[in-house]
Amino acid sequence: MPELPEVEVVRRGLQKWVSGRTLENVAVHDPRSIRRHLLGTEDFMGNLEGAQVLDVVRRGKFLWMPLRGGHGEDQVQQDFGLASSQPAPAPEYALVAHLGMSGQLLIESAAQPLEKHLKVTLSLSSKADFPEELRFVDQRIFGGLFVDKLVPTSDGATGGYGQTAHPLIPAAAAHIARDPLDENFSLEAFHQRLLSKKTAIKTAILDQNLVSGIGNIYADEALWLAKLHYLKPSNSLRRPDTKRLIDAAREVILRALSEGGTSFDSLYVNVNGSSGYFARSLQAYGQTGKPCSRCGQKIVRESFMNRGSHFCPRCQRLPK
DNA sequence: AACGCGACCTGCGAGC
DNA sequence: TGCTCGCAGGTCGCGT
Repeated sequence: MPELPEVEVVRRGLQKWVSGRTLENVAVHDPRSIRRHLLGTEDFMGNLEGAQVLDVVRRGKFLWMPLRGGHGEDQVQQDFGLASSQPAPAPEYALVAHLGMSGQLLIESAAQPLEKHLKVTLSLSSKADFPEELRFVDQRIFGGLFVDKLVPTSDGATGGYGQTAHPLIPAAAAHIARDPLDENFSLEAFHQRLLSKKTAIKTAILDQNLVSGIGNIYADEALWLAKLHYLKPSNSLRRPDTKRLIDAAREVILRALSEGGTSFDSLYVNVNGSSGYFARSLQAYGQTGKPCSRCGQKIVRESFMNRGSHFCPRCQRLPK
């Protein structure tokens, strides 16, 4: 999937195009894309139709749109046992999106031809010069959309990256840690968590419960930049190692963000459909056999956790 | 309790 | 040409 930079690029695009607009019609073309909405297609549509999108928020790789109005609010009031005569509560539910490996959220005119892997179409209230459809396209169907309750975050408001701070988070994303660039990310707490684990450092930085937003690409890139072997035990890192690693993750994420998100091929496009190009700056991921730009040694690929790990065998030594 | 692995999907390129 | 295999950026739930 899109990792943090790609998702953030999508978030910014969506925010511009959908904030304040109302979801008027929902069409689910493939129910597998809303399988995380346990109450089914009818309930999904009923929750969304007539609801207004208030904002677009991200935590790690999860995106959500807090909603107001629509049938979902009735549902939430019932769930909380509120009398219907009480004033409408603050938004307590949201449309949640996860892009999985291949998901895209596209803003398009209804006249545009249907994408091959179009899964959900959301029609938006009309607005001059704004396309009227939000389409969820997903080849591999690891991603999806669902409506979820918003709950208080365990560690304060979520925000950052110019986002408006939100005190609530979808229940399904409540376990996701802050990302390395979140102003409330705690390096010390992360370090202590590493020490309490007995696993490879790469497994740890891919664990969204410890630090969010990092996927296989940026894990390899951050480890390369920090000169750490992916198999180094997480509980063997000393504070300077942890700091170097998180600083490296920040650097690769920021660089990718400034370049509009990484994209290898047409699967990864931003909300307007244009590709990023950070792939050109990769130093380790996918660079098998090419010389390390620091030392000239050939980058090696090894299989780890059923996926590839790319590293420089000279710069990233594994002490025994 | 924590960890590691398979499952969930489609499509593409390499090799035979 | 067409088959199989391995591979692709993620997450979750199950088994140990």
